[in-house]
Amino acid sequence: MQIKKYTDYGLRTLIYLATLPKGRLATINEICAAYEIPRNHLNKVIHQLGKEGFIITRRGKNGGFQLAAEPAEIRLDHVIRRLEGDTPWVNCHSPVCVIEPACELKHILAAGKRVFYDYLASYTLHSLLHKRNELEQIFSTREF
Amino acid sequence: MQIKKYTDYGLRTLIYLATLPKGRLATINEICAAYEIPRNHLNKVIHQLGKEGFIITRRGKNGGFQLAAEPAEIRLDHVIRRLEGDTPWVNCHSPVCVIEPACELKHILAAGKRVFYDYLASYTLHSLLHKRNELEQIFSTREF
DNA sequence: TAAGTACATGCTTTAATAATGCATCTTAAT
DNA sequence: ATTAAGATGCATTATTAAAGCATGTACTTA
Ligand code: SF4
Ligand code: SF4
Repeated sequence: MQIKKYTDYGLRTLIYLATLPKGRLATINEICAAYEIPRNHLNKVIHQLGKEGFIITRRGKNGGFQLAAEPAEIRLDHVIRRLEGDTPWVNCHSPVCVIEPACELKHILAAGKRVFYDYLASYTLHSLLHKRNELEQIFSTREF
Repeated sequence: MQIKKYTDYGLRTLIYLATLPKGRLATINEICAAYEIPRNHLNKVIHQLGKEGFIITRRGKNGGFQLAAEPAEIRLDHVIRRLEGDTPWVNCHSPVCVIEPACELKHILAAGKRVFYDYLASYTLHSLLHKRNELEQIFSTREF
């Protein structure tokens, strides 16, 4: 019961982008240097962030990516649902559970999952920037 | 992002026990036959359920286990927290995350986790017995 | 228009963890 | 004693996430 690094890397990317001046593009190399995370994995995350419309990517020389919307418009539940994958939190098939037709548990867990995401829906990328100055300072000591 | 089979097996065990007449002991073999799940894994689950005080186990011939309390007294959040392990839903260490001191995200996720378990706290084992008759029928067609 | 740089895409390999298997011990009833 | 039950610890397998690698495609700029 833990979100994937994949998902966290995506959130870290959004946080990084949010600290940049508007219009400024970041690159994959820049992000994985800042966070000391592997380029190959981040590569896939960035790609999905683009597909899902959270960032705008640009190929080629001087390419990179930036936020596709204001931080306050990017909801955490949306981001996490997409990156994490929105499957049930209990697997009642494969293999099939014999009490499935009579089981209330799966409905309760599904409702719990909804409650979790509903809570996250009250936060946006903007909510993650309270310590923006500290974040910028951390990043500034890592770039060159 | 999914609960372990281990946890689900524990919940299934409690459901099974709740359908039995009070005082009647069940055995590991009985449960794994009913659900068609491996004995070795269930073994560990049962053991923990006993350690945590959800069931009372008895060794030796004619041994087995039964619920340690009324179904309405056994809260789902307690059971799942214990069986699932109550660690944070995001791992900010190992490897260490460079923005950890300035990061709000982990607090939000921790709060989301609390919201999830708070929701589960409104349900008990009793809540899982609405279709008790169906459950008993399913089990009765599997024992011998 | 050639060279270079950045994301896109697909496949492979490794690492981490859950799930399962197995052997043996301990306890209790008969 | 024998038998049947859970307790305990270690080994193995299966699943999934994470990371690596190779190459393709788009775009910029000299
Ligand atoms: S017990 Fe309920 S929740 Fe668990 S696998 Fe069976 S049907 Fe799904
Ligand atoms: S970004 Fe925040 S939540 Fe994610 S690993 Fe770093 S400190 Fe933890």
